[in-house]
This record gives sequence, structure tokens and C-alpha cells, in this order.
Amino acid sequence: MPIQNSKSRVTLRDIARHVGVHPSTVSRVLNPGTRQMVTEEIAMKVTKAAHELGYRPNAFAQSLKTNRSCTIGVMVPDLTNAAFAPIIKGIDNVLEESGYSVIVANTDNVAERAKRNVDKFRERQVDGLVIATARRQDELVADCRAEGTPFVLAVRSTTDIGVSSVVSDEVIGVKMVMSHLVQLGHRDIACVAGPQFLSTGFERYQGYLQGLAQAGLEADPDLFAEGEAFTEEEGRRATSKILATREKFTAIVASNDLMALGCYDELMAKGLKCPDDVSVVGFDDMPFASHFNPPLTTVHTPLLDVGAEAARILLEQIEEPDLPARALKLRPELIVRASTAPVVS
Amino acid sequence: MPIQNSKSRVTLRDIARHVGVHPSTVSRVLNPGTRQMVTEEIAMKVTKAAHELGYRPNAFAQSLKTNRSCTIGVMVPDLTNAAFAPIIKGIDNVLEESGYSVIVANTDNVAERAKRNVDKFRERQVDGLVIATARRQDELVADCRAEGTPFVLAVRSTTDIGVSSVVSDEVIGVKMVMSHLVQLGHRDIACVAGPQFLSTGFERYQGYLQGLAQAGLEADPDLFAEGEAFTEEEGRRATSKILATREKFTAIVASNDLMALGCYDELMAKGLKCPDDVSVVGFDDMPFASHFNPPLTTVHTPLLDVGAEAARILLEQIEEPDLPARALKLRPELIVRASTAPVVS
DNA sequence: CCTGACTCTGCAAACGATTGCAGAGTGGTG
DNA sequence: CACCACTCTGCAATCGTTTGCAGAGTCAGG
Repeated sequence: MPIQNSKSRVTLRDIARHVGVHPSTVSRVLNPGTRQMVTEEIAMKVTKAAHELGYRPNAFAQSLKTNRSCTIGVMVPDLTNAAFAPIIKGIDNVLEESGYSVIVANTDNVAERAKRNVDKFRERQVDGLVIATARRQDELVADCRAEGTPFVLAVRSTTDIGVSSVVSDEVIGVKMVMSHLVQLGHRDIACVAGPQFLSTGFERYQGYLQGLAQAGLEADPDLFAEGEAFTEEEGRRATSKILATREKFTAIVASNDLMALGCYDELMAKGLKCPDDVSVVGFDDMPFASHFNPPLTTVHTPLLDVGAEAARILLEQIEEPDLPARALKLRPELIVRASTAPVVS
Repeated sequence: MPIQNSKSRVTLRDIARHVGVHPSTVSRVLNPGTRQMVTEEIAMKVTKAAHELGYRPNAFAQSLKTNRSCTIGVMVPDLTNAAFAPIIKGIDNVLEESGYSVIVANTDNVAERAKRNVDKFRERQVDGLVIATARRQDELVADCRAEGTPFVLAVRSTTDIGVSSVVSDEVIGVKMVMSHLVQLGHRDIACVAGPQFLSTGFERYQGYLQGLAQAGLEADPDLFAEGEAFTEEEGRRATSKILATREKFTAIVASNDLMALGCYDELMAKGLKCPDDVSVVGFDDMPFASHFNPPLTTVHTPLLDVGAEAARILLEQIEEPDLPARALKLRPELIVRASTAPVVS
């Protein structure tokens, strides 16, 4: 087997010379869309030669000419947060089939870094963006709209209308939680909320309020505390704040699983037992939520599907830029585990 | 504010025309390496114009010309496995500073998919690869060597010599585990091993054997079971196999945290308590290992650092392709939590 | 004042593909 | 037999940069 000099790439020209045709002919053969333009016989020879010589199209040259990179950018706030990996996986799964590649960017929740990343994406001419970092009011999103870059929001939406997004239906989710708790006899239900500038934090809190109202319960400001981030520490901090001002309550709705974990920590530190003294419920159903102590009752967000759907919508949008924006809400599911229990009277 | 027609990109030419110089001059100004070739006055004007017009270099054109894509590919077996996200994050962190972007590929542990992904990477002319999917004998790795693509292995190494890799020092890790267990009085220690075709699975098992020997204990084949994958189910299956053949043992060394979780499951199903009846230790210290029930004693693998170092080595390798390969072993750390306890006699 | 050394800028040819256009060849029809 | 329509292939421009080379200009030294 002749060792192919790895420095010298095989180009269309090489094939052309080898077969004895013009490079453009080779190009036509190799592009499915134009293949039928050339005689079958030549086409065969070209394909064969291409294969033998080990031809690999130069993606840059192609992109330069066609202005499409077959690449999409994904922005996540924190790769380490177990919730985002499934999203990326979902995206990757559907994009792989279409020959797209995904470039990921980790913003670590800093806006400035997000901005830099979008810039980098633009330089790389990504065909579209999946944004999982959006705040409810996000200038980056506004920027993308203005620039005309196709993009779709995942998990977190903005207040703007007319932008595509795929999220979990938070309202339904919280309602399930609230009726579950009420059914268990809880009447004093606290809310350890996530940041209100994120749609997830906001909507889950709003849903909590609605849920209370629907059950004929009154919202007590002392039973609410907002964390500054969706983290365990903030969950703990918020819980401790509530515990400090208000003694009696029997359940906590945390805005995501990590914060719920923070509740666990603080309750344990204060000698309270979950679920015996206080029931806790989270959101997202991240991996291992079933292995926490106690196994966490939570609202399952179909993250893989969120990613997959976002990718599909984005693909559509890239194909037909004039398509109207689509806002998709996926159905969440209440997973009852051991962190919620009937209130003992 | 004049709305810039988003269709028409600003090119070097545009700037050149605007300032009244030749495109090549603009190019020189904008490239840090050649900037001092041109008069400061012109350079200033160019920079200013570039900024005003909102110039963004076209990465394709650049790459086409320079043959460098400032892009590296990362292959992971499973994005959803919490262990791999930190690696990617580590990589991203150091690459971002250098202006590189990372393209991720998820192989889902299927070799054929890995192959496709490497092909895709080649088409995209990635400057290098980080491979976290390597088997001990990996033809893909051999392939990459043959092709001369710069790459470095992360977390998992191969039997080849002369390839760069950064992994955790498994031997040290297991030794710490074994002496910890022995010190607690354990003498009948089982091993729930991961796949032996992966370096992690293999070395952790070898270390286990060495550890036994060092403590003057004999290896009992009945106390060993190999899972086919690093998953909770396989961990559970292996545990159940050991439980079936051998009644008496007081500790299990699982080859990673997920498998340890499987041990938990099976022990509980069989009515055994951890750590009262059986101590369990895992590997990796994945996020939330501290929240399992009981909190898991495990060997912390510095995944973020693994990623970061891999990226650094790769960068070096790209800069100077003739550099000798470097195999880096990072120091793991034993994290003692509540899943290990003294053996009660 | 001429020459040589130097500095700066422009020219033009790449990089590897795509694509509108035109021309060559073929075959069918009036 | 002439002409038209049609199919197939080649030509050449183009995408936006980079870069070796050459020419223009400056300056100092002899």
C-alpha cells in the first residue's frame, strides 16, 4: 500500500487530472445535486478515482464559496451543570445526521464571555445558534435578531415575541407540583426561587403563586426567597433565609434540583428531616436525582428532546429563513420520589 | 445609527477602499505579526476604519490560505456521563484564550460512529484532536498517528507508546483506596471492575490486585466481576454476580462511581446496608457523589485539569509538531465519605 | 549628487472549491 | 440536408485572505 504523503491533500484538480476531465466536472460529480448533469460513465470514473486517491473535500474552500459552514454554535452557561449535557447530546444527535457539526461555548454565566463567543461564532460563520443562556431580557438575543443570524433558544426563553424557542412547559410543571403537595395536605409551602431574570426562575415562581391561589392559599412573602443563581449554595442560602424568618412550613418548592440539594443541606444542618419535617421538590430531574438522599421528587424536563427539537427547528430555519418563529413547549412530567410525604398533623 | 445591511459582509477590500490603501496593507495591519511592517499612521486609520465598519475576518478565507482552522475536535464516548463535561470545560477554558474553538463529537461508545466523526474532523481540518474514547488497543488512534494528525488522549490511554496523553494516575489512586480499606480492617474485598479493554478499567483492576498483594491478601476469583460498560446497570449486574457466588465480603471496589451506584442498588435489593454490611468505594468523584445515599467514598480524578492539560499539550504539539509525545499523569485524591466504615467483627 | 541600504506599500498569485455561461457534440425533425 | 433543441463538458471568475516579490520613496554617507 503506497503511503500517501500526508502533507499533500488530494484536490479536485488531482482527480480531474487523473481522470482526464476538468475540475468543474469533478465538482459536479461529487455534489449529489449536480451529479446527474454528467454522463454516468465519467461520473463513475470520477467517483472511483476520488475514492482511490482518498479525496476529502476541503470544507473551507466549500464554505468560502457557498457561504455555508454546516456548523452550528451552542452556547451553554455551564457545561458542568448536568442539565446541559443532555441538551447538547440531543442537538448533536440530530445534527450529525444532517452533516452538521456543533461548536460549543461555555459562558460560565458571564455576559461578556457570551458576547465574545457569539463574535467567534460569527467569524466562523456558523449557520445558526442554539442559545441556552438567555436571560428574560437579553441583549445578545436582540443582537442576533438584528444581525439576522438564525437561532433558537433552548430551555430558557426571553420576553421577546417572534423568536424561536424550545422549552419545557413550566406552568404545567409547577401546577403538577402544587397539586401534588396540596393533595399531601401541605398548606404552608415555601418557594426557594431561582434568579428571576431567567425565564425558568421567573415562570416557576409565577406558577407557584398561581398554584397557591388555585388552592385557595395565600402567598406569604416570608415563605419566598430568591437565589442569585441556580446553584446548591444559593439554594441553601435561600432556605436558611426562610428558616430564619418563618418557623412553620411543611414543604419547599425549589426552582431546580441543585437548589433543592441546597435545601437538603440546610435542613439537615438545622436538624430538620426531609421529608418527615419538610417535603422538598425540585425541577429538571437531572441525572442522579433519584440517588439523592432522599431520592428527589422533581419535575422531569425532557432535556434530550429540548436539544433535539431545538436542532430541528434551527435546521428548518436555516433552510427557510422566512419561516415564522416557532415557540415549542414540551410537556414535563412529575416524578414522585421520596422527598415528599403527607404532612403529619 | 445607519442600519448595516446584514447580507453584505465587510471585507478587507472594503476597508482598503475606505482608507485608500491596498487590501494587503489592511491585512498586514490587522495581523499582529505583521503590523509593524506598516506606518503607524496608516495602521491607525485602518484599525479605526475596521472598527467603524464592523469588520470581521472571514475565518474560512483565512484557514483556506493558512491551512490552520484554529479549531480542535473533542471526542467523548457519552456526553451525558457527568465525568466528561468537566473535561470539555477544561479544554474549552484553555483553548478559548488561544482563540481556538472546540467541536465536540459524541460517539455513544460505538466505534463506527467514532470513525465517522474523525473523518468529519479531518474534512473540517481541525488542527488537533482530544480523544477521550480510546480503548487500550485502538485502531482509530493508530490511524491518527499514521495520518499525522496531532492528538492527545484524555482520561483513557492506549498501550501504544509515543502518544501523548493525560490521565489520572490510577495506580496511586487504587493504592490509596486499598490501604484505606485495609486500614479499616477489611480483608475480603471484592472488585466490581469496568471493561478491561479500557485503560481505566484495566489499571484499576491491576491496582486492586497489587493492593491485595501488598496487604498480604489473596485474590479470590469469586470476588471479581467485570462489567461490560461503566454504567450503573453493569455495576449492579456485576455485584449481583459476586453476591451469588460468594457470601462473605465486607467491601467493594467499584471501577467508577456509576458502577458504585449499581452496587448500592444491588446491595439494597438484597437487604444489605452500606456501609454497615459492605463498604463501597468508587472512582472519579463525579458531581453529586457527595449527595448519594450514603455519600460515596471515591477517588477524585481531576477532570477539569485533565481537560486543561490535554489542551495545553495539544497546543504545544500543534505549534511544534516534532516535539516528543508527553504522557502526563495527574495526581488523584482519595475522598473519604460515608460509604466506607470499619469492619465490625 | 550619486549610490546603496532600508522601509513601506502595492501587485498578483495563490488556497480549493462552485457555478453561470458558452461552446461542442449529438440526435431528431421538417 | 439544414436547423433546432438539448445534453454534456470546459472555461474562467469568484469567494476573502495571505504573502513573496518588486517597485517607490527616504535617508544617509561618501
